[in-house]
Amino acid sequence: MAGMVDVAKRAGVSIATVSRVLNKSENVNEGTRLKILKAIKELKYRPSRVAKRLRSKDLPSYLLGVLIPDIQNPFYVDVLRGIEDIAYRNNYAIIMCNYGQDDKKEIMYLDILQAEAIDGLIAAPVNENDQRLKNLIHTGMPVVCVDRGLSGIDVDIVSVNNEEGAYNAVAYLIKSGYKRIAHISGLMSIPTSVMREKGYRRALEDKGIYQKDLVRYGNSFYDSGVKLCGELLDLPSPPDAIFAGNNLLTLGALETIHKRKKQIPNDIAIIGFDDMFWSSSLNPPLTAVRQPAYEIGKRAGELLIQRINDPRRPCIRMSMNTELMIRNSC
Amino acid sequence: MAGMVDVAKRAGVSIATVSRVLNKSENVNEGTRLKILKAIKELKYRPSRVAKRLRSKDLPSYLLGVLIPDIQNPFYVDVLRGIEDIAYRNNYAIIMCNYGQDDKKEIMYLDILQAEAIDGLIAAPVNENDQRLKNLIHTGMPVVCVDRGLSGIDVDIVSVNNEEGAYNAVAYLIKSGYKRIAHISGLMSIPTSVMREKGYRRALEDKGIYQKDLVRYGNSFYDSGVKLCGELLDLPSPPDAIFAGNNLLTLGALETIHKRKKQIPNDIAIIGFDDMFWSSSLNPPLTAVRQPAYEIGKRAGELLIQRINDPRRPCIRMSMNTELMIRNSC
DNA sequence: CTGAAAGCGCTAACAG
DNA sequence: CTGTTAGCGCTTTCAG
Repeated sequence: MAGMVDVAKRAGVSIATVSRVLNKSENVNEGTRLKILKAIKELKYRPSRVAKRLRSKDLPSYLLGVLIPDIQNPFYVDVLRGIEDIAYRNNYAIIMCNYGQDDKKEIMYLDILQAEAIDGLIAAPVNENDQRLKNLIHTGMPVVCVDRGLSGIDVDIVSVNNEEGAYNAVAYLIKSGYKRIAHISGLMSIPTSVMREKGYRRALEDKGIYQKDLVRYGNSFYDSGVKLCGELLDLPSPPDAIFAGNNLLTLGALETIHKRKKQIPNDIAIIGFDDMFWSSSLNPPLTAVRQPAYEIGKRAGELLIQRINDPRRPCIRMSMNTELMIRNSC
Repeated sequence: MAGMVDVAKRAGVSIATVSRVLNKSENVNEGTRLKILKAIKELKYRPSRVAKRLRSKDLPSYLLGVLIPDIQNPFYVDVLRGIEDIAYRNNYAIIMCNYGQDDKKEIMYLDILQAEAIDGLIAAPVNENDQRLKNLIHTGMPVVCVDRGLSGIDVDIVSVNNEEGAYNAVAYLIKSGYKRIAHISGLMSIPTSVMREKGYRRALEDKGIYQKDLVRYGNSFYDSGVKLCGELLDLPSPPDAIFAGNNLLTLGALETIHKRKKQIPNDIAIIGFDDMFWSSSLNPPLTAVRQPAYEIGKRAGELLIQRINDPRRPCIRMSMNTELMIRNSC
């Protein structure tokens, strides 16, 4: 790879001048600029971001970290798309860290991100007390949280009104005449899970029909949905509707329902938290609480870039609304 | 951020010695090593990968690029997961480049990857003649292609036997008694699309029942599936089965089928290329050609790391088999 | 076993 | 308008 010296030599100037045209400084004679540009072309020269970054720590690295728990979850891929769009528009590249709730992995990734001197990080912490993330923030690293916050620390957050979304979903179920409404919940150590369960419970309690044996707790993955839905269906008097805590759980529950040849919504109704772009491809099309995942990613990206440019801007907590996508599963 | 000098100062040694313990060199007195380790702890020192990389170009950067066309396609997220797993095990982080068939984006990403001095790249080129990618390879950058190759250039490839997978799927449809088997194809500029269409056609021609008005071409996205499936259903004598060219097309087709209240498989059967972990959640559960996407990613990751460590190893073309996942949609 | 010193490729004063 | 030069944080001879 040709370096700046090669270009300078070829153009018959000093490296400083080369640097100047590269950085679009005004004070360069048009003739020399052209010569240099020509040399750059001929040598296929590309400036090394590594050297640049080393030299000036105040200059951006144009590298962003994204720390997400599960890239297999369509919600996160939409968030990621939103982030990526904004990143691209601002010339940032993304280091993707899919840490799958694995501590060692998170440690390694956080380490790398720091060592790479990224400009900022977007993170979806699985738990509010993630000390490593907090440390990173104390370090001065620009961070914005997505989906969930971090307790006891001021940080930009873009999330969704989980409780209200859940409440509305369950209220809709009630209004539609369902009486025994079950809930398949994700891990209760995850803030969103507890908010959703809270909304679910409040809707039911408002009508005085909450029954705690109708809620099942698992992790946040597909298998959990399969299994917990099975348990619910096996009950002496099974539920007539299910509110699933996230899209993986919904999908898992659907597998079980279809396997047992239950008709939706006649035998069992279902409503999911998290919409997917192919929810209409399900049979029947799924009624779901839509989180504006792509938008969340976009906003988070914007917030992060703002913060990078102005580290002292006060923290913003952004809460977006969910939307009940009414289709035919209940 | 504390630097090596700070550590050296604190431990009362020179930076050279600090570097030695960091790089696990043998020749360090146990006492000094301990002192240094202690200083590192106390100062929370983290070596800068940037400086390291700048210094020695022969040392790995532990950064891999992944260039994929569409992260919204579940196939690619599985590939990505496979890559990520291998990367993680080998201490590599990933710069994710989702270029969505956008030329400008590809240019920018390729630029960044080079400028970041990544160790290697895994790419799924949308077309076989991607000159930029070829140039990158000529540059000496370790690259492995996934899903599709690059014409006229020797490069590691891990792909799938698309033609055979398609053939088997259609043969299965024929064996099941379907007579008018349609095909919704992705962009014909993408090599995989042409291979799949070829398999489809061959299976039909083998039985002498190929009808070219039953194949519809679009791009490779959801909307295309929705639309083309609609066209097919509108035919004076519509097909009795559909073979969809990828999972987005399948999902799109399903939306249309459900919207029109057609029963699967009685009114119309469907078989998709690409399985998804939630194919069983569909109603009826979808019969699909499974590509071992995660495995593909893994193998690609392994191949890349091999190549990084031994740039002169001869190129390997790996073709993996598809598997027909028979469920209830046909 | 340890230290001094020379860069890696680039930016940013500082001179001219 | 342009060149000289001092580092950024680290690895790596080369001497001790």
